[in-house]
Amino acid sequence: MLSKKSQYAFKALEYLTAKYKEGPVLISEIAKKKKIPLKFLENILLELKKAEILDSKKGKGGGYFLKKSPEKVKVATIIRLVNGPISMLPCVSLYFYERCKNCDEKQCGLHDMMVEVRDATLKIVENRTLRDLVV
Amino acid sequence: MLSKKSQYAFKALEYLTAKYKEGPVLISEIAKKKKIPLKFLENILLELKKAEILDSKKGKGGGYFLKKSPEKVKVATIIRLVNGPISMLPCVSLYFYERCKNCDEKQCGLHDMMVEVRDATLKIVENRTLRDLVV
DNA sequence: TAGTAGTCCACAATCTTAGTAGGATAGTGT
DNA sequence: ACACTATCCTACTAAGATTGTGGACTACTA
Repeated sequence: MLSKKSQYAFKALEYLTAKYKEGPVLISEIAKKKKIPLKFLENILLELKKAEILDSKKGKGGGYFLKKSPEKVKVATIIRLVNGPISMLPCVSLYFYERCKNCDEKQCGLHDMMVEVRDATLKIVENRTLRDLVV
Repeated sequence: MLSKKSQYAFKALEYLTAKYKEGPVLISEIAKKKKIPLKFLENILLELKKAEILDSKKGKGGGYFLKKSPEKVKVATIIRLVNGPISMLPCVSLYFYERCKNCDEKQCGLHDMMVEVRDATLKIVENRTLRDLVV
């Protein structure tokens, strides 16, 4: 399951996508409209900024905005960034790979199945962008 | 990601599948062969027993064994039992559904995508059984 | 230079995960 | 009946993740 943090991140990004090219949006505005705890949202947006998804402007007239156009930000990227691995097993993850202890990948029945699950999931989340979230 | 507990559960079930119809298997044997902490494994097997996946026999010559044949135990069932929801969002889960707070499911962009992810995943894990884990 | 708004660091409460301890209970063989 | 064996059960703990909060600092704008 996606963490609350991830769900908040998507709600915020959704909001910023809808307001894309309308200039910086206040954290407080996003927090209020999307009902996200203000300080928690601060942390999340800062993280997204450090990952080059968002950019910000300080002072009056400031706020957060998308750094790239919404079509260019994949859902998979956000999940990996905020939530972590998409795969169900470490030994199957493309971005967070870890060798299975006491389990030979070549003869592990779970392994192959989880590769399939991973690919089925990626086929969806790698091909959707923030733009697809706003209908 | 599947928890360690879930991974242990699958390893144990894999072992019991391989030994299906060979009579009860000691917890200690499974723990040793699959390198799972003994007492932790006890809890896991007990849980699987309560869920009617396993059955057990006490005393000398006792141990654990599959209650049903391996072909009849779906991977999805085990994941839900030991790990929890398969879906990425509560509002998309079939077995652990919870309404989304502050988010209308009909107009939530994430919702529809996560329904797709769920279905793609279920298509795999609902159609594989313990038998498929042992190659 | 006053006010606004993001930045950054540290902390805290709560929950989950991963395991451990030890005795109770029930079945087996002699 | 008795000793032995193996599961059953409750409770506990330590560590880590999650979900926040508080407060000072920095940068920008008018």
